[in-house]
Amino acid sequence: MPGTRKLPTREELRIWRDFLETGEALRNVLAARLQADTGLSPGDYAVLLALSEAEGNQVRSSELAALVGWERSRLSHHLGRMERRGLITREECATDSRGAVVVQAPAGAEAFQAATVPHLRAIRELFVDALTPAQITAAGEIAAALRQRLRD
Amino acid sequence: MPGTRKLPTREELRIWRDFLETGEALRNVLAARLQADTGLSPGDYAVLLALSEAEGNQVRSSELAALVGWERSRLSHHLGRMERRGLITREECATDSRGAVVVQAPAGAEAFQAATVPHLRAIRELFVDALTPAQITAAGEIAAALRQRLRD
DNA sequence: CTCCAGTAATTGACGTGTCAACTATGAAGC
DNA sequence: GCTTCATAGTTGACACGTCAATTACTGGAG
Repeated sequence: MPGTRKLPTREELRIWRDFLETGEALRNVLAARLQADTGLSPGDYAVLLALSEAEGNQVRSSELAALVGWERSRLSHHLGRMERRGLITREECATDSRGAVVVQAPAGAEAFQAATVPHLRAIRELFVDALTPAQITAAGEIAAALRQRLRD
Repeated sequence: MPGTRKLPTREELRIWRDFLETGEALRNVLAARLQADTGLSPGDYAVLLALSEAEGNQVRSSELAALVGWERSRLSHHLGRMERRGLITREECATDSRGAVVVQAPAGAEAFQAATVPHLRAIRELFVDALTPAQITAAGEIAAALRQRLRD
């Protein structure tokens, strides 16, 4: 028949928008709390987390980009901002003169230490504790299904 | 006991990150398709959608901000960019000299028309069709639960 | 050794988003 | 009328992100 449905129904669209907007609101609240508690942005947190887990709290720039899942350009811009604020430093790489090694500065380590517990608590409060165990499982399965579809 | 868990488990944290990153990836793909198909950003689409649904395809600026759920400042910046590209125009308001009326320009109407079906198809393909009906329902309930928790 | 394709990282231009400050008008109370 | 406060909207400064171009070095083919 003409007009065979390839488009979402009104209800499906409502759920999509709800899903989208709720995710955005949640990210915004978590970001605001992190900022208020420690002055870090989610990007700062991701970088400092990766550095904290690394040997000697330092990583080659490209590797860091892979760890946080960013393009190198994005990382470079972000590191510039973090360096200005004294959260990290960039040093030359001994084994490859093109390369840069990103090092956690003392202020960065300190800020990360201060951030981690409140941030995890906030995730627990606003995500984990907001859902039933079944919903948490379902959220994981939904994410997996969506990610699977994106790989096409 | 000391250390009674207030923090998410490893598994809960994994699901949270998956949920977060998958949402981001999905938004990025939808935005890229919209851009490729019609040159519109998601913001452009939201504005043009609201205008399309309005009487005479025009809305007072503040009302538009409420419709799309943005701060007025954000809307103002975005309208400036859209105006430069000929998607909308801004005109004086007859009943309030402070006010501005945002009007859909011909190019805006055309771009929105061209965008809507492909965009809805993409939502169906990447969201609706990627999930089972039960998962769609669950996604709606998860969004509702998270939103409820945010209202505190 | 020399050339050159590939890699590491940065840069500049620009779109996007927030916050705080500002302009200008409306509206209420006196 | 006039002061005062609220409202409409814009602006500037800056954080964040993408893309394309650029710089500088590496490493292999000849």
